[in-house]
Amino acid sequence: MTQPSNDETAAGGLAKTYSPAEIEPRRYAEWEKSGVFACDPKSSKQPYTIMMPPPNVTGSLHMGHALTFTVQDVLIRYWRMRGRDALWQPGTDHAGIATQMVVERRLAEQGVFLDRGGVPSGGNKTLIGRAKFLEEAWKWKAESGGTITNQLRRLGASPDWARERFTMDEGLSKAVRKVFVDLHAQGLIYRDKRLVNWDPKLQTAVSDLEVEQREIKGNLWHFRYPVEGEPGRFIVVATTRPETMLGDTGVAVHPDDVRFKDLVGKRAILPLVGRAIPIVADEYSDPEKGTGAVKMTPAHDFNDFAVGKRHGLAMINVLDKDAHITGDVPEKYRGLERYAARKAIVADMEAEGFLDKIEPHVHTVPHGDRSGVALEPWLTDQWFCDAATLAKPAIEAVEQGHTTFVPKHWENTYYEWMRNIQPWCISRQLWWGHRIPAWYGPDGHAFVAHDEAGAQALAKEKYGKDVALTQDNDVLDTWFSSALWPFSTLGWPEGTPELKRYYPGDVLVTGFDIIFFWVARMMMMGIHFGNPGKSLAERVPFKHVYIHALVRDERGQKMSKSKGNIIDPLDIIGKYGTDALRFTLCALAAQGRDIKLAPARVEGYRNFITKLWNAARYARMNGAVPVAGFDPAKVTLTVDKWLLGELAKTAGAVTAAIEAYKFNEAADAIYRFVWGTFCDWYLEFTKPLLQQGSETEKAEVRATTAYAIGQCLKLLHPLSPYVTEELWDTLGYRNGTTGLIAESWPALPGTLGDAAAQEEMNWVVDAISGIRALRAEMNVPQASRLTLLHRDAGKSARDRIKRHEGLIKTLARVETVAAEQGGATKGAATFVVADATLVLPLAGVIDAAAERKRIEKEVARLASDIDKIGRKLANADFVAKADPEAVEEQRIRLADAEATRKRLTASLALISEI
RNA sequence: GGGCGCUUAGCUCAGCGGGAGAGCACUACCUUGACAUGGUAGGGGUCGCAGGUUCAAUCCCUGCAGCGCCCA
Repeated sequence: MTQPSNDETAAGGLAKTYSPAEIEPRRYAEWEKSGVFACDPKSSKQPYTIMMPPPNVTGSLHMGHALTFTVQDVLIRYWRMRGRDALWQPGTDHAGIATQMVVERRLAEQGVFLDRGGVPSGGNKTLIGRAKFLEEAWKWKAESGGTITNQLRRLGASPDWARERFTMDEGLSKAVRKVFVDLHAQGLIYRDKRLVNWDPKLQTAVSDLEVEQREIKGNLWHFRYPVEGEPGRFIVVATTRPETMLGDTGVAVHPDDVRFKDLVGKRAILPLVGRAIPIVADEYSDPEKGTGAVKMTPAHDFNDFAVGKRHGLAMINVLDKDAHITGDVPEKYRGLERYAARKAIVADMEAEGFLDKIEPHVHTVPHGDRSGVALEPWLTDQWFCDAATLAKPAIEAVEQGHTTFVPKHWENTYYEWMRNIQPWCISRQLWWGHRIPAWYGPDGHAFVAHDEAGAQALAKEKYGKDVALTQDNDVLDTWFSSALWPFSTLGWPEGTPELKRYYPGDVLVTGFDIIFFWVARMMMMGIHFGNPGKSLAERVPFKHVYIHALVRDERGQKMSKSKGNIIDPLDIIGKYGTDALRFTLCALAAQGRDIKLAPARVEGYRNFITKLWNAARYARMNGAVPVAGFDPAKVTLTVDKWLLGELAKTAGAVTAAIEAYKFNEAADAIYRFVWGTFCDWYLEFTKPLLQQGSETEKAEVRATTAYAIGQCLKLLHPLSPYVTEELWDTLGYRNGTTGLIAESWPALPGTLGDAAAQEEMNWVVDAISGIRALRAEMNVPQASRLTLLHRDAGKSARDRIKRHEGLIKTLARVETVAAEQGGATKGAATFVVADATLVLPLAGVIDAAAERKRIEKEVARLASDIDKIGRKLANADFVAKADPEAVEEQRIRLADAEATRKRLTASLALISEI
């Protein structure tokens, strides 16, 4: 005979376990369709705004996304329930270099290459131009652009999808052009020939932030440069980059370095080239490093560039955009790749006797964070943004507290970078992105305008006639458009109602690795453009910046493809459900610490979801359905008063935690209440009442149970939206069509806490736990029903026993409860609860020696406590200086410990009679 | 070199001036009409080290050691 193991009928349609895979898509579709994600610009409610940091349009969801979007969704769902008009602005970023690389790679697989150099030789290949490439890139965007937004839906994210934006949308592109034109007009964007970080593989300039310093084991080559006019005399320079010597235009020594004092002002003859180059004194040269003399290549090194400027040294460019030797250099090196050139030059220097020695040397070499190749400082014409000027108010805004970081210490990182900010190179030699709105006349003069017609007008003004203009080939750094996101998505530069209503946003949620890239730049641009004419407090793009942790693997390693330690959030969702993943991420999101994620943690919290599910299922089986008009302040049963008091405390804790961005505390509070209080105790306490209680009692218990579950669903909803919405609906809490997502946040009266009820139920918990512990320790079989006696019980203990006898009997498996009669019971185990000694007659089961030992151990522990507390109270300084409440607390602890010891000592004296 | 953070049970981590906590793992017992994705009980920690402040320090301060990250 087979029994249905999953009796859905008895459980009112609820299966034994929660099945996320069935329920999640259905619930999400319902929410999205209902329009509940949308903000309402016409609403009279106070707005709450989060600008979603737009993920890469061609990317896919990783664990870092899962965390950051879970946190944002928790906040949005919470504030929506709090009655705010919530706008979570979604969208995606065109991610210039990353996307261009992907598209180029896909094209290369088909033998298609971009007609801008770097085409491999041989084989069949097709060259395509800009227009064709962009067509391919948009195709790829159309194909893969929905991936991440669909994955966000699986995560349960509830942004206002109807307002989704893409950084290359017409509206956002218009904002980009306007900002460029305006900043240019204000002199804050300019074109300049400067050294930039050049990526020879990607063939573009990159910003300082896209440079990754890597430690490389290299050499320090010591070269002898002959001193002009002093045959036989040399100055020895040390270099890590021999190939750049072709572009040397000087040698620098420290002004105080006596070794070279007489050489300053003289010239050295550059070997292999024959050029005479000045020897200059500059403090940049460190006498301790190398030989104390440094060769100067101002066109290929940032430090040398600065020295060169100070001393008027020439700048000779010897590398092309592929990092091959070029220009005015000896014929034999021309066209050599940089490392081949290095080899050749070292060999030639040695052959001609100019190589002094080679020392192994570890040094840091800048690499492109995308391409992974060594970058070249390279002299080119680029567009720059005067970041230092824009940074000033952005620094002030944080100093004055208009924008605050959580945790606070990240403000230091922000200040550190903002106060030392360098001109921001905003042009990129790419095709995918916002093309720079600058057009050049025949003489190379740049006309910056919103469009070509505007540039033509400017040109006509200058030249007095129409001329042919060519647009700048470059595009803008992706972060340039991202920086505008907090206002460009709201319709800026139009003065839309949305812009008025939702700017500035309430909080920006992101990882610390994005502070420089994005937070800083949004601050600069937001303050400059977002709310002109208003106070600084109203111009900042957001009031809070919540910086969350990085998600690492369980060993604390950064997740990466090459390490093979990636945990895919979609795998986790498939296995444990979205709610479990979200709850886990919140539970682990303690401020100031990285998250080490192990699948076992998710499993544990999945079990929590199951626990809640089954509690709800049980409630339903017992007819606990929501009662309209239920007033939690009017319950009469002690157990209900106690439960609702604990619930009110929990609601307060969850609320405070979310508002303080302490998501782990919110998760902890709800977990402890649902499992540790509601399931472990309340449901067990009320089972006897539901079976044997009066109809009035049953009704109150059912109503209270249903009410408590409903409140828990609300409290848990922001963290784990699916299971809560499903239960809210199936258990009959839903009224109307909106669902839990649109319900109001719990507002329990603070007066619900009843100190007497709490004390009483805690006493019952202690009594039951004590009996269970003794049973386990004495190996009393589960099935055997014991007798419980109480000895020397005071009135309060007797009252409690009387009131909760049924509970004690059921939960501790006790047959009868009575006062001990006629002296000490022989063969009994004893323990102490407040105001009573509880006695379990276990004749035949109990081992007298073991029982004596157990109690002695307990007495010894108490003695040690009593001693410690006693000494503390005997200390006059403590009594005089400590907080009176602290002193009182210690007095109570001492009295309790002494009372317990007295009872146990009495028990001990009776054990001999066992 | 500068800055930030971390060091608490076997593991992952909360706590943070007055009684050392959670989850997982482990041990024993239990298929009891919500739940074995469960229940009950239990073992396990000189809170990195050394000073200082304080009536009182895991918690505050200083130094040291180790680990991690950012910047140069």
